[in-house]
Amino acid sequence: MQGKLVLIDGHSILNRAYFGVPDLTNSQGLHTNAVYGFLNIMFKILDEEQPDYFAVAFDLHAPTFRHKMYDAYKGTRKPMQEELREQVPVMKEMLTAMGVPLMMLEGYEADDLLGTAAKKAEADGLTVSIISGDRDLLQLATDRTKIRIPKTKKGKTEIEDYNTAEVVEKYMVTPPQIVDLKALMGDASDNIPGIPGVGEKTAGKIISEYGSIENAYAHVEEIKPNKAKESLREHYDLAQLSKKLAKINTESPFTLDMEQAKMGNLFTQEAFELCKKLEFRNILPRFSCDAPSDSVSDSFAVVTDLSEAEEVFVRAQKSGEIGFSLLTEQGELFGLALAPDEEHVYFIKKEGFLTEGYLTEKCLQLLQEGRMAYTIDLKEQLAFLRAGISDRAKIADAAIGAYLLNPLKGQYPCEDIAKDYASLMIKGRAELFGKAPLAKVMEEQPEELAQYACYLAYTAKAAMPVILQKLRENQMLELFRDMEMPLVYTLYDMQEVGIRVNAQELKAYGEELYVRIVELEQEIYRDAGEEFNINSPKQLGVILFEKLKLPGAKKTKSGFSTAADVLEKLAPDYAIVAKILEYRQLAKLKSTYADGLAGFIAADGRIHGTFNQTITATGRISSTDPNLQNIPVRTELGRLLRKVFIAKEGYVLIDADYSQIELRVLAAMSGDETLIAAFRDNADIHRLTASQVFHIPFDEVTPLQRRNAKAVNFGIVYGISAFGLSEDLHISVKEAGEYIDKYFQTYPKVKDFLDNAVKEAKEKGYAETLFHRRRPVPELKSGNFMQRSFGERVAMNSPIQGTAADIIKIAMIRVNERLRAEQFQSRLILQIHDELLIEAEPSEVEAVKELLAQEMVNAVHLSVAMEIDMKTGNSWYEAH
DNA sequence: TGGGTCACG
DNA sequence: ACGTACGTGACCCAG
Repeated sequence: MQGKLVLIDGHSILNRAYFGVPDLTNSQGLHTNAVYGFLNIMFKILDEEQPDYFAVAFDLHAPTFRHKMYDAYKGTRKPMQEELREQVPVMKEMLTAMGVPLMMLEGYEADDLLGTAAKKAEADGLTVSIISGDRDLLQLATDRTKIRIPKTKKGKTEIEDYNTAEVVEKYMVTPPQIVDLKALMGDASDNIPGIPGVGEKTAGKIISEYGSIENAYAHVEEIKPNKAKESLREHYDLAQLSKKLAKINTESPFTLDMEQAKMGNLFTQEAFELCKKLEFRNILPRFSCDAPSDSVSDSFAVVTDLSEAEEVFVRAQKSGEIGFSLLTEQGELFGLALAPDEEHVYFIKKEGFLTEGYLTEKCLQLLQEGRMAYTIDLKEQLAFLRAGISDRAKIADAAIGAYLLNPLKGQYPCEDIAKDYASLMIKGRAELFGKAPLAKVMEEQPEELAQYACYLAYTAKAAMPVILQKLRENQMLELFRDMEMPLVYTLYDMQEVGIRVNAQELKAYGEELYVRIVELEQEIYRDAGEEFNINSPKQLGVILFEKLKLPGAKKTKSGFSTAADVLEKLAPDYAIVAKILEYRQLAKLKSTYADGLAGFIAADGRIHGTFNQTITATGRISSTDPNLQNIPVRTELGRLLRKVFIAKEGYVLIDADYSQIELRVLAAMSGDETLIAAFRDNADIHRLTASQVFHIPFDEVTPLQRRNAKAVNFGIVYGISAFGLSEDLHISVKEAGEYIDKYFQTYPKVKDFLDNAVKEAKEKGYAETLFHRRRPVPELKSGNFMQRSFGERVAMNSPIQGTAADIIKIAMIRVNERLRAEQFQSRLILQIHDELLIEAEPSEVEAVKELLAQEMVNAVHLSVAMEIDMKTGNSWYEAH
């Protein structure tokens, strides 16, 4: 027989992949990183070796599969991590689906099977490669059996190859002598005890000189150093036992069926399905047998003349459900992609008679005629459509739907939606065009761009029915239709209106900061005795804790912690630390806010940020470019910045915020009578909590007690832990635990509610809001205590934070719609989680306040009423 | 690009 | 024994 056999040590490579690849989970919460890493290593090897035969060995039982570094340090055995364990059967399923034989035999370890198969194959005339992370296998190396050990260096996988020569070169012993070597030095991860006091160096010296343990023992008097001599004498039996353990049995009764091991097509339909289920997007393109993209794109056509375009629109008009996408960037329209049905997809290029006006008018016509219309990223297209859309209910955004089905992904590009909901593998924009702006792509790759646009429309058309069905199954259709889709328009409107900023004042603010920053810089350098980069936590840590030897050093991964809570403890005693804290505060205000915001002021003197609807895990909105949801307020200096956020000429700002929305939601969702009554009576909730938890008359609560109670209330909402509370309040964990116990005694139904939230999330796999918004919590399945605890806190927090987010979404949609429908000049301009900011025409102020109160308070009717606070002013500073 | 830090709710 | 509060985004540094 001729040819090449490749064997993989399954558990070893899976283990290596597990620790080498960052944690991945699919949308069902199944951990997939080890399988993913294994496949990548496997493909790399197979590409390189092009073997004729291929098989993977597994131990039949792997109860103590473990992380070697950890064990070496701890000196204990630990059960295999749950996240890894659950991937073993998946890996086997994948290999089986690929037609790869699994080498397993009761009573033998994978090592033995590998050794046996390699020896036999070599005797039959094959060359052999064994892939493993385990250096024990080096004993199997020969001139025709190569041991290949993958190593991760700087994120890249490099493979070390060992035939006889390489083993001799690196270890100064022959492969069979590796057994003796291991027996002497021991191996914690394989439970080989070895000889105490003999390490790698000494063992190497002994074996290269005497050839074997037996011979070394025969010449034991000559062995140096003395320590090793004594130890070998004393532990000779241990050495023999170790040798037995280290020796791989190449005579096991295992035989590898070479017919089964013959390399075939790995990329079977079953393997494809499994990869899809595991969401291995990067691996899927290897399945060339399944290339629906080619057949789909056959139905794509580019349209550049008027009569053809008219025909397309006629065809679209006959369809009851179309996919569409206006290809646009930075206010410029490039064309319209239309998918009247899945067999006909067109990209109508903006060109000649096909003007922007024509395309948008035709598109609107289709949207107005009552058919369902599906797209991806509607908000991006609204610049051309907003004014003309009359029946919003017929338009659905697939990206928003995909977000609701799995809000953990963070991004919902067309290619992901195509893969997840239309079983279609396509290339994404980044892959096709990188970061090039569309205008440039249009010049250089017009055909590819047209095809990409067609995919947008096609994917929307093909995926949306699937998405809607899943939403229906999850009882999320109302959430989608009545909350998230209308919100698209609200957010677009807010972005469009923007907020006015006084550029001169902002500049002046920045300059004042600069003066003080320079002063502080000089003083800090003087105190430190040298100049350094204060902005570098690394350099700062060295100055403070090494040069100046300040106490209280805490370590982070990469050096000393210089976080504010550490520095604050030192500030009273060390002037330099106080100055650094002030410097930090000012530097932050200057770089992020004074300078940062200035760059976003548009020609109209306003900032038009972006509100993102598909980012957060809980259902909140996020704000970017710039982030207008984290404008300073907590310190006076920072708060002053809000003076530059002003209403347009002659207008005022109205700020309305929900009072204690999350605690009210908690009260309502838990049904706790005490808490509900407290809100009904409009009590000071933190003071009340303090009086009940600490058993003090309401009027005698001290400010400190109130502050502590407030922290407990926050903690409850965050998913309480005694440790977290103790950190926050600077008290002992024990004390914090007592506070929590007392809190739960006071509000027993809150405890029931939180316990139940965790229980339900564990059963269902997700946490849920009052409006059926879901957040998957895969961490609850983790075998890792820390991760699981995190999952529990998430399960407690998400329904509360998420329900509050739902409520304000309802309110802001209604406020925006009423302002516009009732012909107000006033406009909604910002949302900051529990707060709405309105730019109001002065004569409308009273009516708008009334409107705000109505819509915010009546957004939901729970057993606890929602209350709001409102204020009016010329700037955000005054209004809040 | 990831970590540290810090701004907000 | 483990080592944390929940949710975000921007800036800076270092490799």
